[in-house]
Amino acid sequence: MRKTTSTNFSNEEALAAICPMHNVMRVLGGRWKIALLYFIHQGHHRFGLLQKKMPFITTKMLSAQLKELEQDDLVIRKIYAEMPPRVEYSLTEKAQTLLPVLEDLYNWGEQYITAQA
Amino acid sequence: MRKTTSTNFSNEEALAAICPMHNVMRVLGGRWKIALLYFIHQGHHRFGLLQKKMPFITTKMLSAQLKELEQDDLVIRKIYAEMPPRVEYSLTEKAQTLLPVLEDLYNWGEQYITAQA
DNA sequence: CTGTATCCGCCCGGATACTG
DNA sequence: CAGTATCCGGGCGGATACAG
Repeated sequence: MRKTTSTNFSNEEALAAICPMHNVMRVLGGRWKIALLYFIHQGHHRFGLLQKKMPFITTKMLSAQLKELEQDDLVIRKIYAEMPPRVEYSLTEKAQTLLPVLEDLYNWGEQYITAQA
Repeated sequence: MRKTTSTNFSNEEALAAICPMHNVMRVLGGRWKIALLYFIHQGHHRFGLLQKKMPFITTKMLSAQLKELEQDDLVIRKIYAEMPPRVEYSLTEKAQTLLPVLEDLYNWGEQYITAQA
C-alpha cells in the first residue's frame, strides 16, 4: 500500500472489498496516467519527450505519476548513468495486458461520451 | 460541460484532445460511481438500499454521484410521488454497454492488482 | 424515505525555484 | 537532461444538521 494517512482507511478497504474495480481506479485514476501509458506505448520513452507531448503537465506531476506507475509495476524506469543523464521509460507486460482493455474503454468513450456530450 | 471554474480549463481540453480516455475518467472517476453502477445493476434500485450496501458513503456523496451519473446519462432516476416518497434508480442502455468493458477492467484488476499488490 | 445545506479538512495538482 | 523541494490554492469528499 502506498497510502500514508491512516485515517479512514477502512473506507478504502471496505470499498475495495465491495468493488475491486476501485483498485484499478486507484492505479489508473491519476490525472495523467492513462495518457502517459499511451504515450510511452507510442514510443516516447524519455522524460523530455513526454513533457513535449504534454506541455501542460508540470515536472512535478510527470515525475510523481511516472513514479507511481513504476511502483504499480506498469512502467519500467531504466537509468543510463551517462553524461548528460538519460532515463528511459517503457511499459511492463502487465501494462501491455491492460492496453486492450483501455482501448475498449476508449472506444466506449468515443462512442458514448464525446459523441453526445 | 459540468465544470464551473473557468481557470485552466485549457488543460482539460488539451488533455481530452490528447487522451479522450480522460472523458471516461471524468465520468467514471468519481469515488463511488463504478460501485454504484454495479449495485444498481445487481438490483439495488433504492436510495436506502444503496446506502445499506455501502454504509460508509454519506448521503451527500450518494446523492451527488447519483446525480452526476444521471446527468451523464448512465442512470435513470424515477420518482414515485407517494407517501412515503420512493425513488428508483436504473441503468440506461448506455451504462449497460459499459458494463462489459468494466467487467474486463475488473478482471484485469483481479488478475494483476489484487493478485500481487 | 430521500434527500439538501453548511461547514471543513485534506490531498491533488499547479507554480516556481533549485539540484546532480 | 531529469528531476526534487517548497509553497499554495481549489475542489473533492466527509460530518452533521435540517427539510419535504
